[in-house]
Amino acid sequence: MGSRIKIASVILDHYHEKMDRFFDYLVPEAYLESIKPGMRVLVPFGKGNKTLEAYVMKLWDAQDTPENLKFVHSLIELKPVMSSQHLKLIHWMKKHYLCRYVEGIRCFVPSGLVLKSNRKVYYENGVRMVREKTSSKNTPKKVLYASLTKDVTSWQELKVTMRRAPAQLKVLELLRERKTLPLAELIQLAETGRQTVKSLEAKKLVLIEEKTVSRNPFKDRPIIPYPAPVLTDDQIRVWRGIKGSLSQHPQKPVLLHGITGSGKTEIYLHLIEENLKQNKDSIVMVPEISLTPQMVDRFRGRFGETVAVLHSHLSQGERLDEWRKIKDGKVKIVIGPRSAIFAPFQNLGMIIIDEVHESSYKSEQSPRYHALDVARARSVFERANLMLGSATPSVEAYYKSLQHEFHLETLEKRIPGARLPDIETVDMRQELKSGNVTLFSRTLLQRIQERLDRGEQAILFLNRRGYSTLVNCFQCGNTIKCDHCDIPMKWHRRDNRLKCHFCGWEQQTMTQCPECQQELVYKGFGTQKIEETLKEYFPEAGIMRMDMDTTRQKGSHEKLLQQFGKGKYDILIGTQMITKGLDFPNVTLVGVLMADASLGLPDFRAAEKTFQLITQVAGRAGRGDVSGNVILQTYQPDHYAISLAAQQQYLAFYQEEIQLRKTYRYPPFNDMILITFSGQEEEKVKSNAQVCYDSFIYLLEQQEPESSENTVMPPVVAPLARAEGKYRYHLLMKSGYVSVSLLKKMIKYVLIENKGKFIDTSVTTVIDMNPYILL
DNA sequence: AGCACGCCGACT
DNA sequence: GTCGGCGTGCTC
Repeated sequence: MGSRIKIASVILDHYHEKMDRFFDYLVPEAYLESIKPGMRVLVPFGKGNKTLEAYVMKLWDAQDTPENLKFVHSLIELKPVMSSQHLKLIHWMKKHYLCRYVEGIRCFVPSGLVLKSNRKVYYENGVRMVREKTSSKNTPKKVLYASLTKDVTSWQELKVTMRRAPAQLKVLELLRERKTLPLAELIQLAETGRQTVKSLEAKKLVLIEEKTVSRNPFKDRPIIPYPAPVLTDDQIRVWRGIKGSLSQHPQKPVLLHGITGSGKTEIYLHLIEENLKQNKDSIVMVPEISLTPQMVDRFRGRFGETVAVLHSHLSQGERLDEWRKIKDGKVKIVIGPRSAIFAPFQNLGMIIIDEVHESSYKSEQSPRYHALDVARARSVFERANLMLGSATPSVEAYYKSLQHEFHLETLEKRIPGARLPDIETVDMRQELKSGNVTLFSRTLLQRIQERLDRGEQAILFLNRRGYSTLVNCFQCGNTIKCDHCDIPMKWHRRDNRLKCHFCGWEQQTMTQCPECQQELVYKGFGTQKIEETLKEYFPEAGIMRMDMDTTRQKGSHEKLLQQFGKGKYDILIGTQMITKGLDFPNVTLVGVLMADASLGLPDFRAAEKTFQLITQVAGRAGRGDVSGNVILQTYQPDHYAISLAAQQQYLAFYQEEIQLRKTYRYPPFNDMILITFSGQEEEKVKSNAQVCYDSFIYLLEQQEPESSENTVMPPVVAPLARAEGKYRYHLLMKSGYVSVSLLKKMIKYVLIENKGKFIDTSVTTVIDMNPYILL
């Protein structure tokens, strides 16, 4: 053994919560120079020395030979998959979200890279044998390409010598014209077989070589150059403000508050251009990439092939290809959803989060991170700039900018040619009083008719899906619920079945109430019902419906939007998904059918979400030369979220809302942690939640006797009491009286370090730091 | 999570 | 005696 004793502390790729700690291995002499932190290695583990994949987290020198250490088996590849800064972020995530190391690592390492362990067990002379074969399933896609060799010089000569081989000549002509072609395509174009090209290869006239190609998901989408327009005065003012802020130290994140249509994207493009000039990489995050194709086109139009687009519909292989392109420095800009924050750039200079208030930036799977928090940490570790944009900043973000934690810039004007729409509120209670029981106010119908007459388009927005929502018994008030999830079943008219939208359980429709045998009433309304009613009102109008049901197929979303954009339809009816990024100049009317629907949600962000939603939808009207109308139908016209959204008074709304947040101790003033307990046996789940609660109270009593009641809420049945056959209980904690770090310390002690002691192993616990969904 | 060890009860 | 049930504890 050599004189240097190097130890690698690794995290094993699979395994249990209890395995989520460093395991130390000796580094073999052969790897002393080549092993680096962030590398993937194979290590022997356990009694059977099973070969496992592991990540090198730390390398250190030991003073004397430690006992009982095994050797690292081998390196998986020559380069680390994570930089030391990426490892820092993983440590931060574990600390901040109380997640496991592997969960953080898996954010950075695409699952396609993880080796598939092929374990074959067989018997030889009655002895159990295990053969292990590790192989990566996802090698880059390779395609054969053909091109002319240097031997091809004189075409006149060739035409003579090849006169008895017309097929080969045709191949050569094609290659002369196109330089290089994929072999398959060449064969097809030349209308010949593989042999023709093979003979040419034998004659050394054609070169066939393997090329790795990217399974580019945007290959069929052309890049249309998008030159930089002249900035407006408003944009220039903001641009100068941002640049001034970015040149300061220490660096503050910038919040750009700009109403829809004020030209935020152009500011992003300018920032990235500056960043590119310094040869640095950029991450651009958008809420849902499939809803913002126009934005992607603009980035690709400006920066061409240096842009990688991470799409939520990418296959594992495609995702891996994009990851490799980023890692190998082949692209400098990444556009993607929240997971794009883990793009493996080494030289990150800029992170942009567009529409930063959107809830899609919050992950609902472990680790339940928020891309903004991760971006802030990453921007510090990697000294990158952070830029946030929103038309309706979250009150959290706006509060931070007023506290000078963020630098605030505001774009106040829409770019020329786009005016703010007139927003009209319709009190649906008045409609009811005057005998109109439909979903359409007389004002709205009249406005729709106007558009039809003028050949303009309208968008109607409803935050529901399916024909009918609930199935109610008129007599006893019973609602048909899912046997597994305890949430109401929804009637789907198309196949006349009841479906649970949470777990997918289906059952036949019934005519009688199972409780009282009376006849059931199928009522409620969704986009489908609206479509039908609308057809009755406007039989000649072209109506398009966009919701989960009509856009299930891959790519159908864009297809439908394109058709609407081309003017094939007069009215677009849709759910949530139509609120974002659409830019149709001919749309001059937007109707919000139940503006207050989202106010009823059991969520402290309900008002904020409603305000944001109305603002977003309203932004869809009047983006062309004609000014638009927005009709807000509501039963609560006086609610501050509705009335201030109608007046587009962001600041006034913020001031109302921030007061409530302070009074009720919600973010940004206090942090919340939600723990969900779930399991097969309800009693066990319930008692475990109670034990956890009692432990927290006991621990708090020791620390801060006054705080306990104001910090931990007693466990409650989760609003979604049963999901997928499991019972669920909630335990909510709020910081304020005690620090978040104390709360985390308690959770770590009760739920993680002593798992199995306080909490039964049959009960799963999920920790959600500052949750978005309280269901 | 796996896997081994170990401590009990019911069988050839 | 010994085979096998599963509870407990360790894995660098």
